[in-house]
Amino acid sequence: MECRVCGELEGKPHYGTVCCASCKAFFRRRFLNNEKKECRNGNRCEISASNRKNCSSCRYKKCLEVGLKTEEIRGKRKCSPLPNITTLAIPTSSKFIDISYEDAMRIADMYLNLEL
DNA sequence: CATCAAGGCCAT
DNA sequence: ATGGCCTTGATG
Ligand SMILES: [Zn+2]
Ligand SMILES: [Zn+2]
Repeated sequence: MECRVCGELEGKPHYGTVCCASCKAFFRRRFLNNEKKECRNGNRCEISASNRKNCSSCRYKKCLEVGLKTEEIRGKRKCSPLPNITTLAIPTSSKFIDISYEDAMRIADMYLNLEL
């Protein structure tokens, strides 16, 4: 699997997507200590394995675009992983299905946007 | 006990 | 600040 952020070959599952060890570390650091840097190219840098350290702003943006999830950052080693499965009760059918955490959040979002 | 993935460590 | 490798806690 290749890193979805920079294209590095040695990508593994991290924070809900596939990325390399360096992008994983970068994403975590950047989120935890809120290190910010401004892009000089109008936030339009293409990220590759060779230029990824040039613009950390665009790199972080790319991380979010390809789906690295900040909610998977625990901050401490002790914290439990998020369950990626949740049970959904289907109204009137008395049935239950298992859906992913992602889908659960989507559904919750749709629900909150309903006009009742 | 084996595997997965997050955090910690530390040389660069 | 970066990134490779190690340790750890959860899980089946
Ligand atoms: Zn990467
Ligand atoms: Zn940039």
